[in-house]
Amino acid sequence: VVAVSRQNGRYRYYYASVEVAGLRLLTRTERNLEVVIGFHAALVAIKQRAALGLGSFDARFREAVRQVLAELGANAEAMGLKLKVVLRTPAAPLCTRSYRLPAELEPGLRAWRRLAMARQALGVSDGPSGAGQRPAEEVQRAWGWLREEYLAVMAEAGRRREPALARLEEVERLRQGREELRQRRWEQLRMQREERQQRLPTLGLHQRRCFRMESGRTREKPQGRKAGDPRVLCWRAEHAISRALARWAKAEAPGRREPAAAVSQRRCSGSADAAPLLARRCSKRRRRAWEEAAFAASCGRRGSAGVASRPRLADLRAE
DNA sequence: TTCAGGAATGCCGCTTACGC
DNA sequence: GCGTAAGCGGCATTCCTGAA
Repeated sequence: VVAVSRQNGRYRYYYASVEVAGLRLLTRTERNLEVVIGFHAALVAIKQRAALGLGSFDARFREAVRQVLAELGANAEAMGLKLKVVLRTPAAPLCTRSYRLPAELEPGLRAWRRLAMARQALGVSDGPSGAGQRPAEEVQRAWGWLREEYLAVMAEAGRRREPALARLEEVERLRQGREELRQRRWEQLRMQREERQQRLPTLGLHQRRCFRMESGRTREKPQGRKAGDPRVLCWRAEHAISRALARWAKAEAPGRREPAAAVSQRRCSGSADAAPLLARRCSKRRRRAWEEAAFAASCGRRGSAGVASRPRLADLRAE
């Protein structure tokens, strides 16, 4: 449900919107929030039904609209229900005009089918490892098809050709820029891989570790000590703490994405504290590392019992 | 009040590096 | 050799805003 404010909140409207498989469903705007929440419930029901079941998507969508409106006793015209096709291209989205329901449901779905097929031909890029593997002529041909379909759909919908053409050209410029960037990144990665492959096989174990240290990803381990040696234990604990802190700092950095594990943890319990997450979800090996980290962290404050409890991450950080 | 479309956000899959 | 974390790009979805 989207709130639209105008003139510093003097006017406030609401409307509901959901998107499913490249179709955006919208309702009319309305000042009464309760009414729009009702609209939204209907849209969500349509979306859920259209996503499930057998048969083609457009058939399921058509049926979902009919069923949900009938069950809720709602009227598409009264809701101001409309759909528009939002075409996700590898550069930027392309939108069609809105098609009013129920009168323009079929033209809307026809436009969606045509554009979806052309979009499929354009394909999905495969990331760095797959970049550059698709011939440029093939991509150009697919883009040409998508371009023609978009212009045809907009013309059929009664839109002028010039604005559509201008938007297509803008998207094409963005696409070319991104493609060049992707090619450059892929080339850099390829060169890095080649360099590693040339260096590593000729090195001994010690030299390989030194090579990793050069890249700043490992810390020096006390040499010539057995696994149970207190210095080795301290090194491992210190290492575990610094890794945990590095992850924590990254997670807290502005603009950084929340780690997947923290997301699942939040979903499970609503808490963002990493300690119970690790206690419950991590492997035995990782749990052991945590026990060691806890041991190290509690070195300076072990009481008479001499047993370290698993520390909270905030405590570890303070330590 | 509506339309059109750009920006922001989060999820997913893949690859790579590292530690055990 | 295996498990794990992180980086990265693509995509779907939602949010937001300027213009008409």
